[in-house]
Amino acid sequence: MSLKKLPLSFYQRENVLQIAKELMGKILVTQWNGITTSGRIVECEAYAGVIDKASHAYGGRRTNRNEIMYDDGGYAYVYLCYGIHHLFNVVTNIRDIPNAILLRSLEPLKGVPEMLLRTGKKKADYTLTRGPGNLSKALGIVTSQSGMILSGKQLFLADDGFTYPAKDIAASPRIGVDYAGKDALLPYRFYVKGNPYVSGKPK
DNA sequence: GAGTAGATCCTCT
DNA sequence: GAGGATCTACTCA
Repeated sequence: MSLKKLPLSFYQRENVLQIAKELMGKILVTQWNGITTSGRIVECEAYAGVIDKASHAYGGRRTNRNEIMYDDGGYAYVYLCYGIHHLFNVVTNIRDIPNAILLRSLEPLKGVPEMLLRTGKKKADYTLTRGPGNLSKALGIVTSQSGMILSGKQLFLADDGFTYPAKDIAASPRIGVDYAGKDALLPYRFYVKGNPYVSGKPK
């Protein structure tokens, strides 16, 4: 199967929910120091910028940390949460519209032994790339990679022609954003039904 | 098996 | 100086 990098025009569209849905089944690839790791996206969450309380850019908040969200779509936004976990986001939409998509879970494809090394796990189980913290760790993503363009050699999203049937894609409220009030209830999380790598409780 | 607390540090107020 | 887009382990049942 052949991998095709997603064009920047894929990210630079208005409807972040639509993009999030289309990301399902796509492949995230990192290549650091000649080592390739990749995985298929099976879970992600959309953050709808200034109108979304759960977003870092809610109400037009603009700081050094989230500056990249205000740039063109197609950049990586990585930040540290709880002092421990690196969270990987894809910036979408056009300049000055700070939308982003948090990748929550992958199904590992390439470089599993490398992921085991990075995460300190002995064997590949479902926790390897389940949840945003683990995902970033397994792929070697850290905050210094925030702001990287997603069409480069080291970090990009790709399409190998595989798609999940629409009936296998489900939407639900997002996870871990209870502080966001009623915005926490928005069905902005998308995942592949029945996939063991999806985080949270199975329904 | 379910529920809860602790880890741990950067960023913004 | 407080709190967070999380994960894990440990308690208790």
